[in-house]
Amino acid sequence: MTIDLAAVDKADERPPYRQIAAALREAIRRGKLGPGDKLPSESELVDHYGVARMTARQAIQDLKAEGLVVAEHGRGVFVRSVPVVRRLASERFARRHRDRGKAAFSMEAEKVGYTPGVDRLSVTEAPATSEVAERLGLAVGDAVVIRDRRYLANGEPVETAVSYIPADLARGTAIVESDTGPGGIYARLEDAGYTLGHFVEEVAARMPTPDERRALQLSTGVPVMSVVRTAYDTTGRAVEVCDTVKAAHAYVLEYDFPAR
Amino acid sequence: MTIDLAAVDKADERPPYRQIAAALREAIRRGKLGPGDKLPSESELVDHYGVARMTARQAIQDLKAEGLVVAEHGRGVFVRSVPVVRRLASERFARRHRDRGKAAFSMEAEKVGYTPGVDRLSVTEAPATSEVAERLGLAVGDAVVIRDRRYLANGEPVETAVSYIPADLARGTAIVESDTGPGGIYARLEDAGYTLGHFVEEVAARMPTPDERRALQLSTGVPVMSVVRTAYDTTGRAVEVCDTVKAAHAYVLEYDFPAR
DNA sequence: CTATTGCAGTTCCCTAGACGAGTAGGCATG
DNA sequence: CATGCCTACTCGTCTAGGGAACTGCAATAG
Repeated sequence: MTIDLAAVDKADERPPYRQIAAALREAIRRGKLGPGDKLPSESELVDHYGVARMTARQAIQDLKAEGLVVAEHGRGVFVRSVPVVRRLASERFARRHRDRGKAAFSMEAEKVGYTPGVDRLSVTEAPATSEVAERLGLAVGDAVVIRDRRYLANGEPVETAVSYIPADLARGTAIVESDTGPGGIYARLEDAGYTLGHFVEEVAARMPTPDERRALQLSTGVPVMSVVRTAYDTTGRAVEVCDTVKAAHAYVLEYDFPAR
Repeated sequence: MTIDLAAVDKADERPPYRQIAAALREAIRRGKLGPGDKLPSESELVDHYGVARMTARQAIQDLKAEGLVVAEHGRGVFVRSVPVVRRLASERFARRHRDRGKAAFSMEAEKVGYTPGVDRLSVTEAPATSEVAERLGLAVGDAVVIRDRRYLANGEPVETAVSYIPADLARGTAIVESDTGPGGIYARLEDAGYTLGHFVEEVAARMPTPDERRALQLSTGVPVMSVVRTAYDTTGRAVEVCDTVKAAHAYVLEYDFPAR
């Protein structure tokens, strides 16, 4: 064990497992354990601190719950590396202007070592649920086109996105195709005569459901950001609702808005 | 035990603790266990499923990590009730216009049963750290005024906020006082001749540090939203950085921004 | 040289207890 | 009747292990 860890302090009122967790946390914070580094194994901790296995495990459990480390079965526990995808709200739609968007995007990509991608795309049509209907200004049960997809960064899933578009807007356009063409569905909506006016995003954070944890391959203790975006055309009609769930460790959202 | 829970299924490939967790999760989802209700105690689970106590505990641990339940020492484990505070970005600064702001605010408050408040206010002056200096366009070590405060909702802490203002802007104004007067520091900055131009907010989510968990009285498994807002005047000079940490379960942030 | 097998190391999952400490409620004593 | 004690029940923490599952690597068989 290269990092030096103090012994459990009897005088310390904190329980041993917290002291051990704090020592490891401190080692990470000070950079003695960098991203990707391997923590001491359970038995090393047992030997070093003279505690039971479950006690060492509980310390590691705490760090996992904080999202600071990731356990890999049969390999060890590793400090999480934090690749952050930083996205400015306005930039996220810059791709409508194809060339400019591509340039801005790849520049951003280079900066953070981000290689984008989509897998698991599905396009279906179904009746609107009450949540979607309310946001789109439809009646419950009205037909909507649903585009469900998963985004990857560096080969790892980081976001799921489900778009809902009123079926009468989407039918007969590339919106119902797998490949929506240059500029994506927003460009197709504008082609169809719906000039986009503004977006509303609702941002929340919470722990993932088991389903979400599976879909995003999240380990214990990683929260998700839920971003529900509603797009309105210039007449104020809601033309799309996009419900995204992002792995929190992979995103910093940026919003720029005027005073007053 | 009023809710019916199936026995552990040997054929199920999932480990018992996950099966138990799933059964409880399902009972909550179906409404058999509502907010505030008490879960079966550890020993009840032990008797019912025929597992060891640590196994039952781990199932509950999972639910705690998801933020679905809260354990109270000596009383039991309870389904969490989730009060949500919804804040529109533009509304959050409406208080600059005192009357209009108050009205909008209390209307909002009535809707969600939200009673605001601040405790633990401190105002100090210190050299800028590199993070703050970069955002404010200062040199590291330049003096900044630091306003550190904690916000309450319904008597419970839900947010900590630390504002950093370049000391040369703040000195001699009410910004260095406990009570900044009507309209808060933004109004004082405008009084001093810095007309606000726009804000940039960086939103991220993560699990809290132990310090943050203490400050916000968060139980296990509740993530936080970190919102760092930088305020710029009309000349593009950064006049304030506000670093907030919000209890995730208490907030949905809303942003409205134009297309293009 | 390749492919398989075996093994050591590691984590995961679980058992079967123990003591401590906080809570709630019944009960005896004053 | 009021107070305080006592007990039952709760979760928190800890001990001391064992077996299963997975990984990486080396040795072995083809």
